[in-house]
Amino acid sequence: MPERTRRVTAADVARSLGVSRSTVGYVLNNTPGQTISAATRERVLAEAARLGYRPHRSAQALASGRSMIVLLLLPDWPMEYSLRQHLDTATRVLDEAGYSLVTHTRHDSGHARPLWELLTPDVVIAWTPVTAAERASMKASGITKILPPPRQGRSFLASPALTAGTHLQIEYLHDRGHRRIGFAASADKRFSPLSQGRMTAAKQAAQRLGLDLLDVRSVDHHDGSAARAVRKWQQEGVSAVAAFNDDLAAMVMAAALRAGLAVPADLAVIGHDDTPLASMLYPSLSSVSIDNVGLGHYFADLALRAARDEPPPEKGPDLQARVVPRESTEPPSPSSLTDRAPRPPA
Amino acid sequence: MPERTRRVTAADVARSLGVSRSTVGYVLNNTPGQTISAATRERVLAEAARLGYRPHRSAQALASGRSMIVLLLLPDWPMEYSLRQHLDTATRVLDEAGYSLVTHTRHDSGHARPLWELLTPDVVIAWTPVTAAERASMKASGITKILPPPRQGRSFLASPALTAGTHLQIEYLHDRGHRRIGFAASADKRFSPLSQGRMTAAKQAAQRLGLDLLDVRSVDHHDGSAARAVRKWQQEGVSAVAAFNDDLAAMVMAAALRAGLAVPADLAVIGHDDTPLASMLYPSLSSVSIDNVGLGHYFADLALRAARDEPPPEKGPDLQARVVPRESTEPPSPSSLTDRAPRPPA
DNA sequence: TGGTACGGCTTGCGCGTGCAAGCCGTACCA
DNA sequence: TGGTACGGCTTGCACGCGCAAGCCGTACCA
Repeated sequence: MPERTRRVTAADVARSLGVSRSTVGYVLNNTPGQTISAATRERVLAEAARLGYRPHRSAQALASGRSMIVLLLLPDWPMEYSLRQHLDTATRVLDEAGYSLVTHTRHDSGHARPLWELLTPDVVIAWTPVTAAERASMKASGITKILPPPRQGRSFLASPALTAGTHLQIEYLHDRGHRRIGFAASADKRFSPLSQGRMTAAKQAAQRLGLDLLDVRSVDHHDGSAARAVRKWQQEGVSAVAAFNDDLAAMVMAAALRAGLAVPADLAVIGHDDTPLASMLYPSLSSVSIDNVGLGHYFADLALRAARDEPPPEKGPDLQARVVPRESTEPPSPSSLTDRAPRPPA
Repeated sequence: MPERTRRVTAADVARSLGVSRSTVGYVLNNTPGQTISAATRERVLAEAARLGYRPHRSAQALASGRSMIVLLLLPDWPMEYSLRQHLDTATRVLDEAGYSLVTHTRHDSGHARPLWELLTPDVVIAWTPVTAAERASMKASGITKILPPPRQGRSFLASPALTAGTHLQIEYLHDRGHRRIGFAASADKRFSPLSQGRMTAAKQAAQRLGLDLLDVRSVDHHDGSAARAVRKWQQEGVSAVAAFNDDLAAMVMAAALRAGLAVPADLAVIGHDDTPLASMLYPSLSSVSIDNVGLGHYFADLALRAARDEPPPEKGPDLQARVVPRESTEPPSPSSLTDRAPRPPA
């Protein structure tokens, strides 16, 4: 193996300039309380740039005790679209504050070496609840800032911001004249915390509007659950279905079409998250667009406050959600081709 | 701020046992060439476990010069499903070898501090081509193992393994009697390397089978490109369309249905990647399932060889791909309801 | 002119670990 | 009985950096 080119260290910069290594450090870190002449500062910065100096993060982390890493533990679910949207924002915000966001998807098999041991992040944010064992492991690795805190709210999934959209779904369907509304929950266990939360929100919304009891059915794409759910809904006079997310909405819609129902004439369907999928379907899928940018800012803020030992924000994020109406809930307009949609046999 | 509980170090274990710190290190690392008595070994292991000792990775990385981290740079595209499938495998394989796989999605805005500076990974694997500037930045951070190598193949996206499925698409459609076949390429710039590769593969496959020239059209879901493409295909007598991926296939199918065509009777459609979406649609979408486990093993192998300074494997991965036929290409069977699909107005 | 304040730097320690080198006692051999 | 080999450990340095403490010269004031 060829002698790999040693990386440039602060000592190299110092030596090349004839100053001490500390001076270099003070300049590059802009250390408060240290006075460095403008001339020296200039020379150090120029020489560091010229040599291509990059601080060694492991050494920094070791010496300072802070890694400037925020570790985000993601659930093992395919909520990719919405997640990525707000992760982009959160990454950017944290980056501007000098922190790096590293995401990690936990898979059931379980890491031999959990990533938090490896990275020694300053803050861990967990989307899904952290088990006691995991929490202990983090503590042993010196991680004290773990969000959400143990007691106060089991997970972010219970956050009102993530269920606000569900209220909108129900209200929207109600506004459009639907009185018997079904809800398609997820049969996927990985979704259950969030799915449960949204289902509860849907029930509350229905109650508030004086609607008939929501007919909740679990839908999965492995078995015929969507077909069964549609049949049930049809029997019970349900005219519109709100789904946990766009994927489930797509399954419901496909099952309805396959059963010979017209969408939205016989069954209106609305999804959640406004993923790209929604506009790819025929009929195109109405959905609820959530404020991913706001959510990203919220998470970044949460992490930064924790990192700086500041108290967490009093209240959850104040997010805007809105209904994006499309063909799956709108009645056919003259210019639309919805009237050519499949019809049940007489 | 309360005095945060100091983490347990190897020195703590050594002190508690009355042995030297090196002994602890030798035992825990199983250092070859060092002989430690079974009794001492036992005591060290027991005490380390009792105290909950976790090695400080930053210190290890600093001292050893190896971080045991493999950084995977992902493209900024929504190829989530297939990616996640093989990332799970790659993560597991690397983990068993003692390496941790950290994934990072590059976004255009560009990190202020690139993650490779932060993590000092031993190996960087880039799905998308690495720019010269990025390569320089990595070198400056002491990263010498960057995959793929600069010259030899611009990126993995050109790998035959990633285009094999496209050949299957065309062959399958040919087998089903289609002679004029269209190809739906991605208009999304982020996809272009892969999309180009698959398009080329489709052309080759068509040529090999003696088919009429493939009619390639770019499809996007922001404009009416799918509708236009379908109209063109219809005019040119195209009876089947192979798509770059399942998303594009869904858009094509939706546009066809919206135009009053029957799928597959008037236009057959086949996607690529066999994402969950395929089975959510109506008609359900035929697709090509690729060997994500094999791909994961391949990438893990690639990374491990690089980490160990071994030569890269001679040839690319040998992956199995297969067509998953569904309603969008299969003629309606008696038991199916496809005959109720929308028809063009006389 | 002597003392003080302070700007501008240097010296030096510590972070927790890997690893080379050395040290000591015992067993073995000549 | 003296020398050697070696198992089983310890000592000590290095990794690159942050940061506390100290040092030196100049400017300022009494």
